[in-house]
Amino acid sequence: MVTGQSASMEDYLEAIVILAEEGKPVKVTEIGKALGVKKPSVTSALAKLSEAGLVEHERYGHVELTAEGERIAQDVFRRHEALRHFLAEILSVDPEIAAEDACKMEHSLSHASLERLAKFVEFVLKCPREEPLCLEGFNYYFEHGKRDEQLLARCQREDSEKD
Amino acid sequence: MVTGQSASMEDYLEAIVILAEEGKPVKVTEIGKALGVKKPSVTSALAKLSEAGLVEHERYGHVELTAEGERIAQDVFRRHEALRHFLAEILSVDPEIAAEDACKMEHSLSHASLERLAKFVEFVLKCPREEPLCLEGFNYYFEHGKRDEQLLARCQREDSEKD
DNA sequence: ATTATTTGTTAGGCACTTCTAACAATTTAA
DNA sequence: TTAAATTGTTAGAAGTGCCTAACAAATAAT
Repeated sequence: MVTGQSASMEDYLEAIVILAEEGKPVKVTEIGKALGVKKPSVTSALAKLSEAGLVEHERYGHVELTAEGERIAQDVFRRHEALRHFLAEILSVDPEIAAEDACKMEHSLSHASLERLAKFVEFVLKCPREEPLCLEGFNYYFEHGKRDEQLLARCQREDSEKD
Repeated sequence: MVTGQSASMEDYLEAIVILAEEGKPVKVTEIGKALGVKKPSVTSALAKLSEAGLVEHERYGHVELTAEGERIAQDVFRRHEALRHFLAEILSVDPEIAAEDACKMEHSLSHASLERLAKFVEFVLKCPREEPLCLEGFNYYFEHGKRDEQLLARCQREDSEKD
């Protein structure tokens, strides 16, 4: 994994940071619920993360990320969001499926790819048109299996105007 | 995993289909080399895949995909290629890194996302310009952190021309 | 054809992550 | 404040997938 942690441990860190940000109590039961695992799994994961210096956790006590744990958690979350946005907003994948896919793929995205992807999403969505040109064309292409002739014509007209 | 097989088993199936397509002998040692695992790992994986009806493999003998195994292997390979092309050709991620990332993410891409992604790559790369407009703009954006003003002006001019 | 090399298998072990069952601590309510 | 409910932990087992070491089969070379 990119962060030096296993996919599983990255998931725990991410769940913790999300709960914290949502203002929900960061407790064993909540973490388990968030990840769909039972309590003993959480306890043992916390022991491991604690061992690795990524969370503070004393028996029956509070769960808190260390600075390093926070760093990794945010990193994972950033991957997750970049992928989710790309899938949901650019590819128009169903939001739930996009979130699920992102959740699994987030562990394997290298730093280099993440940077590029994040910028790409930003770029496409910040397009000054109401519906970005690229996406407009893509959606037509996906629906009809071919390009929008009118849009193509516009492109070509523009190209021929070039200097 | 999307195919009902674990990520690891998907990797074995993919390696087998790639070796076969490259005309290389599909042998335990080769599979191991392709995946960076030792021979006993391959033997036990083959036993499992054989059990699942995805490969034909008799002791000391040939390795061959069944129809179902082939189907899954091709499916995995398609995910791999879609991701790799997207990363390498659209995001301009270094080809080696793109291949590595694709190799890990390929196991988590849902059917819906794959279809969309494949079409997207096709769409962007089939753009009629030498360098597709979107990518041209994106590369500028990545380099300079802002949009290419000239290109933007062209877009806006075009928009105001609209009907 | 017999030996040497390569290739494949078996056996056994380890790390990881999850689970269930049983128990302990804490918190809430009567 | 004591009983009940909730929350967390420990112990122990199971599945997966990898490894090394030792051995067996197949192939190549003398």
